[in-house]
Amino acid sequence: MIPTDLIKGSLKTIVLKLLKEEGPMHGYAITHKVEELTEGKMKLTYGALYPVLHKLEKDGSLVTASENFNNRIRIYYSLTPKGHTVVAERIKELNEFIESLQRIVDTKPGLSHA
Amino acid sequence: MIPTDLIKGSLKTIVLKLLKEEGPMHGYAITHKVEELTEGKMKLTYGALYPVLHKLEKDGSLVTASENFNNRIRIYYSLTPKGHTVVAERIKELNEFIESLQRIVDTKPGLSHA
DNA sequence: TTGCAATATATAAACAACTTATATATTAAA
DNA sequence: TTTAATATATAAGTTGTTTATATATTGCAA
Repeated sequence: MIPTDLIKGSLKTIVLKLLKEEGPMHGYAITHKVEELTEGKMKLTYGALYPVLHKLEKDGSLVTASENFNNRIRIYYSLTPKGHTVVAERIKELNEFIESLQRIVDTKPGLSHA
Repeated sequence: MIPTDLIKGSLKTIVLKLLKEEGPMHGYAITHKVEELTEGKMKLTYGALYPVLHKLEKDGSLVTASENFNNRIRIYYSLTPKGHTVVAERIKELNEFIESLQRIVDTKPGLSHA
């Protein structure tokens, strides 16, 4: 299992990226999708997820649409045009981040001064 | 430039990994090594770095050795046996994290229900 | 010789973010 | 009937980071 503190900074980007590829999703589905994609290695907590969703809504990256499903309220979040712009930028940053992490992790002793 | 909030969770692992490969380093050198390895994409702030170093020292993963260089004090941090155990575990987690991020970022529309 | 950039470490106040616990409510299965 | 799964949400407490600040030396340029 990936410790939650590693996920911290990437949560926002992960949420935006999923909404981009999957279309409108509700919070519960987002956590399940992440578990599915990562084979259970990454799990989001609701205490972290909902504040992020609300924040993205507030800043205009997401809009919500409530739906009634089996007497349960589902709140679907989807990207706004602004959200599409933001997600493109964020993914670019995340790719740079992944690349940088790999360089650091792949460093082997001696090679740096070879 | 990679925004600092992405780096947050990985800072501790990055520091441990560098010390593992490079041997004893002082804080200033750590920030420069990270910049070098990532071609300036990732920059550590001292306000974040020093608290992490002190914390790792406190929990027994690092020890310090002061040295006088050109009348400037340099505090070299190096891994303890415990630190070596910790870094191995952390790198494993970081690799899982990188892999998971890539799966999420590489997801393309339609493929998930193809 | 004055001032700026680079070297080198460190702390504190303010802010942001996450964890944990908690609350609510429905449906299906055991 | 009670447990698990579905579904969203907030608040208190904790942790961690940013920003600003302090200190001090060396080397270079004006």
